[in-house]
Amino acid sequence: MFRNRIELIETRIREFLSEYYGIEPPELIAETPPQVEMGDLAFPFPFQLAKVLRKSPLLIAREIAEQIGSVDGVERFEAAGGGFLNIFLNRESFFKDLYEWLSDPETPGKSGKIIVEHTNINPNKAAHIGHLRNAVLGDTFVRLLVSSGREVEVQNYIDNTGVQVADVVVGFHFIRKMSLAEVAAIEERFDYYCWDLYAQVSEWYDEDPERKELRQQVLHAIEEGLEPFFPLAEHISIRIVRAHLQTMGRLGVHYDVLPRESEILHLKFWEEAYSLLKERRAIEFIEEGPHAGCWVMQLPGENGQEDEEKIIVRSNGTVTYVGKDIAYQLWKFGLLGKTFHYSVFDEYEDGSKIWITSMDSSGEGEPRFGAGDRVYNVIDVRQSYLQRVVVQGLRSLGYSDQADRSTHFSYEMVALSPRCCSELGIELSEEDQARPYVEVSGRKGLGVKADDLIDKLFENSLKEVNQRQADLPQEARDQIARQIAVGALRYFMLKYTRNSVIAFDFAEALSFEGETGPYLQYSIVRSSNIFRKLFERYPEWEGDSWKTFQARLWDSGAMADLLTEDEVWRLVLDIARIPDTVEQAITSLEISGVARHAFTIAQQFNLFYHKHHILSEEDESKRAFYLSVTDTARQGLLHLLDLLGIEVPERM
RNA sequence: GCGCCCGUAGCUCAGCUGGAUAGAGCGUUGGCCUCCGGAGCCAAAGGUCGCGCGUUCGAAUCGCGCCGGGCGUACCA
Repeated sequence: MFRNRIELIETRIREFLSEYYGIEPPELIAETPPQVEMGDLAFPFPFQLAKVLRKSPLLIAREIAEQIGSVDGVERFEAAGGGFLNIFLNRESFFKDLYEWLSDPETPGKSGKIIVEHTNINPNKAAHIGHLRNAVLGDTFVRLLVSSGREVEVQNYIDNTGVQVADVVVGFHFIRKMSLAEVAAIEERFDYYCWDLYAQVSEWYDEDPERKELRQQVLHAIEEGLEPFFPLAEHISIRIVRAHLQTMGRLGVHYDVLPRESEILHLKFWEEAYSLLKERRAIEFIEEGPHAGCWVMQLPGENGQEDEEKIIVRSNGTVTYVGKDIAYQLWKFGLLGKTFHYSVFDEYEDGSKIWITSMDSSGEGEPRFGAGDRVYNVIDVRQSYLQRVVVQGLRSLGYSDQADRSTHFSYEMVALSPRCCSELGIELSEEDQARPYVEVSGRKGLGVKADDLIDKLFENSLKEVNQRQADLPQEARDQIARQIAVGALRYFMLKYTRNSVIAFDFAEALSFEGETGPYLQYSIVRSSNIFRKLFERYPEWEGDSWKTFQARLWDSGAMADLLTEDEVWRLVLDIARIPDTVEQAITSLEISGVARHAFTIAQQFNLFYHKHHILSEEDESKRAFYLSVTDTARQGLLHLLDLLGIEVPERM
C-alpha cells in the first residue's frame, strides 16, 4: 500500500517535470529522510537536474514544491537541505489505509512452483549449529515466499550412500564389531552416539591410512546393496534422518519430500544425465594430460579468467558428487525424463505428510514432486564453486532459462569463538587460540549439537518463566519456555546478514534481552495485555466493541490532530514498510532485514508504550486512538513473527 | 598464484540500487515501578568507517592499489 502511494506521487512529479520544464527526469528514487520532522519521503533528483536546468538544486526543489499543486495523499511538499524535494504524507488517510491492509496482509497467488532445497545434513550424526542456520534460513525463506503468494515445495536431500554414512558403518562393524541387531538395540540417543563414533572413526583412519580401504569397500557394498553393510547403512541413515526431523520439528521447520541419493542411484538418474551430457557435448572425454581418461566440463572463466576444467567422470568410470547433483538439478526442473516413486515417511501434527523417495509406487495418492519453475538451493558459501558447476551443467545442456532460474542461496558458516571452545572444554592449539573463530568439524566431533543448544535455551527460559508465571500449571509454563527458546534461536540465526560468519558464542545465543526473539515476543505480549486489561476495566469495550469507539473517532476528524506526534507516526510508517521489506528480502535473499525491521517496530512500540498510558486515558477518542496504534503495531509484529517462524506466547 | 567474502564504538553487528548530523544490541556509568508486567524505558561516555589514490555536486557505500583475516580453488563429499 505504501508502494502504491509512492508510485502515484512519482507519476505526478514526472508529469510536472515534463509540463513545467519540458524534460524527462532521470530515475526518481524515493528515500527516507534522516528525521521524521523533515518529511516522509525525500527525492534527491533535483541534484541531478541542476546541470541540465542550470539552476541550483535547492532552487529547483523550491520551484517544484511551490508549483506542483495538490497531489492525492500528500499533505505538502518542501524543499530541504541542499536540494531535496521532501514530501509529507496525509497522515490520517495513510493510517486508515494501513489499518485496513493489516487485516489481510497476504498477497494474491502467483503462478509457478518454486522448489527450495535446504537442511541437507549427512545422515550419519547429530545436527549441529551450522545445520540450524541452514534450516532456519531455508524455512524462513519458504515462509516469505508462501506469504507473497508463491507455491513452494520444500526438499531435504538425503545423501544416504555417501562416505560419511560409510564411515559410521565402518565404525560399527570394524571398530565396535557390532551386528545390525546390536546396533538396532542401542538405546541411548542414536544421533549423539554416532556423533562420537564418527569422530572416533576419523581418528582411527589417521592412525593407519590403509584403513581407508575399508571405507571404499563399504561404500561399494552400500551402492550395490550387499550384506552386511547395506542394511546397516540403511538402518543408520533412516534412524538419523528421523532424529534430524525431530530436531528441526522442534523449531517448526517442515519438509515436503526427502529425495535420497540411493534412489537417484538405483533409478539410474545419473545414467540418463550422463547420456544427455555426452549427446549434447556438455562434457568431453580427455585423451591426454593430467586428466586423461576423464570426462570433464568446461567452465567459462569469469571476467577474463582462463577456462577451467571440472572432472565429472573419473578415469575409473565413477561419477563425482557434482555429476549426481547435475542429475538431481535436472530432475528438479523436470528435465530428466525420469522421476521417483514416493512413500509416506512421517506425518506432521497438522496432518501434512512428509514423503521419501522409493523404488516402487506405493499406490494411490502418490504426489508429484519436482518439475519446478524456479529452484533455490540453500547451501553454505563453501559450496559456491560446485553450485556454479551445476548451473553451468544446465547451461551447457542448452537449458539456459533453467540455469538462470537456479539460485544458490548461499550464506556463511557458523564457527566457534575461542571462548565458546573453552566453555565446551575443547583444547585449542595456540595457533587456533589466536584465530577469530574455529570451524565446526563433524570429523573431529568439534561443534555444538543443535539439540543441546535448544535444550539449554529451554532450560534457561523455563527458569525465567517459573519465576514470572508461578501461577500457571507446569504444562503451560513448559509451552511458553519452548516458544521463547525457539524464538530466541530462530531470531539469532536470522539477525546476521548472510555473508557474515557467525562466531558462535553462548552468551549471545542464550540472551533474551535487547535485539532478540524474546524481546519481540515480549512486545506483543504487552500489547495483548493492554487489550486484556482494557476489557476488564471497560466491559463495554469488550471484544470487537472497542472498534465502535474507534469508528466514532475515525468519523470525527480528530485523527489528524492525534497523528501529529512524531513518535507515533514513525511507528506507523515503519509498519507500512513491512511489505517492501519482505519483497526486498525475497529478491535479495537477505532475510536479516525482515528480522531487523521487526525489532525496529518493537522498539518503537515500546517507546510508545512507555510514553502513553493507554488505559488510564480519560478522553475516549484518545483512548480509541492509542488502542488503534497498539492494534496496528500488534498486527504488524504478529505478521512479521509469523514470517520468521516465531510463535508468540499468551504471557511471558 | 587465482577467485569469492569480511575489516564500522571495548565486544557482536546494521547501514537499502552513492545522499542530509554514521546507527543498534551487549558491556560500562547514572537515572526510571502510588502507573497497561522492569525479558522494559531514559540519559551519558565511546568512531582517523583497515590504509591510500580516484570517480562524483556528494563516498562507510562505486573503481583501482595496498594491508590484515577467512573460505574456496581435489580423479573428496
